[in-house]
Amino acid sequence: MHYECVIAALADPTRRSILEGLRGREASVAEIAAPLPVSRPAVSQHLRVLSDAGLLDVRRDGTRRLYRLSPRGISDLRAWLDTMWSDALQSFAAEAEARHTAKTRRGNASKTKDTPE
Amino acid sequence: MHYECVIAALADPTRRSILEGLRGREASVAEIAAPLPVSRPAVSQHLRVLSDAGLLDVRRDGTRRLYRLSPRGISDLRAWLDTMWSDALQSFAAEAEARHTAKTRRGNASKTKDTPE
DNA sequence: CACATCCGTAAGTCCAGACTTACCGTAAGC
DNA sequence: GCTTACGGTAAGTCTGGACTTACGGATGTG
Repeated sequence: MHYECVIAALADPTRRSILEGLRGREASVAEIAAPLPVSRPAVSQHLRVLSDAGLLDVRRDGTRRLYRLSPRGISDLRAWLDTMWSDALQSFAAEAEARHTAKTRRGNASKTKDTPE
Repeated sequence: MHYECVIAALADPTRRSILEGLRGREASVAEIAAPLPVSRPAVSQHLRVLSDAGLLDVRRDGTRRLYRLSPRGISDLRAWLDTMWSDALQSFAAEAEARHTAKTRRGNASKTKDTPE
């Protein structure tokens, strides 16, 4: 649930391959493992990590387990990214605007108090 | 530059602490390393990884190096997240809307062919 | 010039975690 | 019932990478 778990889950290439293989469709463990270069137990362990991170949902169908992408985990990560980089993106935009303003030769239009520092 | 590098860079807790310490201000290596529980060379190595991922910009000031957050690396990651989870989020929204429609007791308003499967 | 400060790099250690094989529980088919 | 597919778990191996200390290059100061 915490964004740290989401990032850790997304950090592994095999787990990202699993996610790519689940775009738009659900699949059983055997179907997920088939195209991957690792054993099925390894896939089971990855599916555990991804589920714990809120990136996958499971559904039972007889003896099979059908996995699908879940939107739960992503919102946490996206929220962290937004708060973390809002300053950098704002200052970046401010600089771009400043460059543009400087190019148009306008004087200073009062202080915008963007960065009170 | 690739989003894989960005995720790998964000996966380490010490590197996330470095990023948190750089919110809204730039700092030298010694200033960044001071509150952290690891040695300064370790911080230098982390700064390398973060810079390679496009998450930091460097500026030289005499013998010091001033690091600051950079918006470059984040856009790649965000683009991947958006494409990866657009389906899941859309189907999630579609389900929510379907539930809402069902609750309003409206009959079927023709087939919306959302999921042609 | 000598000396101190700042910081990147080299080399080596050590551990989390991504793998493997082996095993067991469960559900369906005969 | 027995047997077979499916898949989660246990236990052990091994490698990437996060650390350390030691060193050297670059810049500023007396």
